[in-house]
Amino acid sequence: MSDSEVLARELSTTLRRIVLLLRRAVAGQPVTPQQYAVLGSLEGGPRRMTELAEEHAVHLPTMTVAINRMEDGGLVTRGSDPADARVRTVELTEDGRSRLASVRRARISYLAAQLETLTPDEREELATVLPLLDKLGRADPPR
Amino acid sequence: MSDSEVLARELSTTLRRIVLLLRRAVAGQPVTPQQYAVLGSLEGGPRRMTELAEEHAVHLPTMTVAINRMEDGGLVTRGSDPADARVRTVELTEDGRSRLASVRRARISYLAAQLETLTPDEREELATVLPLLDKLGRADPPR
DNA sequence: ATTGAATACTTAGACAGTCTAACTTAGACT
DNA sequence: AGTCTAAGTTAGACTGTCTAAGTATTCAAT
Repeated sequence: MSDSEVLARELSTTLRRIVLLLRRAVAGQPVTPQQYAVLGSLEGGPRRMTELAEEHAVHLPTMTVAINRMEDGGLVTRGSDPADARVRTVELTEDGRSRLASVRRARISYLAAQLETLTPDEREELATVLPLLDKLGRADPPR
Repeated sequence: MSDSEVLARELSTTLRRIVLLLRRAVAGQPVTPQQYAVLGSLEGGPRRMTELAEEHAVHLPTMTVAINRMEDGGLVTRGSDPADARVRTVELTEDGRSRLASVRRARISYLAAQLETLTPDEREELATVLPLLDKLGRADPPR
């Protein structure tokens, strides 16, 4: 068994725990976890439906209904691409942006409280390794 | 701003990316992500409904219907606590155990492929810091 | 020993998230 | 023009989630 596999096994366990932790962090917030995730994708500017669906690993119709609901709720607006009449773009509204900010604040403060259970040294060590996790998440999906 | 908050901010971003990565890892598998998560909680033996609900940060009725469906699907069975007739326990069936194993294999092999994009040194570094993330996830929820 | 409150769980009803299948419209390519 | 492909949407089915309400059991305090 390769060292990647051994590590993957441990990583899988750890990530499971982290996912449960995050669920707690956003439980009871005024947007669902899925909405929070999509809003985050829109922070940098308008995105196409297809891009959003791929990024979140859902099929296009799923994203369509998700965006429909957020549009109804005033969190996003749809636009068009002047260069290609088939594509729809999605953009944050002011409401969407502030909603995103407030949920993010809650999430960050939850994580910060959680981080207080580590020692300063441990936090330091964690900080140095975050870019690695980032790289891992950013890598092109294999296969 | 405390160092925990600064770190929490970066951690939040990184974890967002990791969550999207994991969504890809289990997309198209024969159990839903939620079912996979619950099956994982049962690996060590029977658990009570209330425990499961708390661990997954959902309300009890949510867990009830989730378990109902998995029971219908033959993945788990319900039992009783001889010491307290109110509590129901939930246990993996053989089918449930093998289903869990197969999804886990898929997830781990996806992560392993992803880890191949790092250098051996980076993997080593990641390995040393995993226990920290584990501790973070295991800490008692603040507040 | 009885009763009243709390605990563990389930059911029901509403709505969000997800999928597949089918449709519409627009661009691309002879 | 005519066909193929790409981008989105709609519809229908099922899962995931919540709140509200109900049942059964245990516990506590007279």
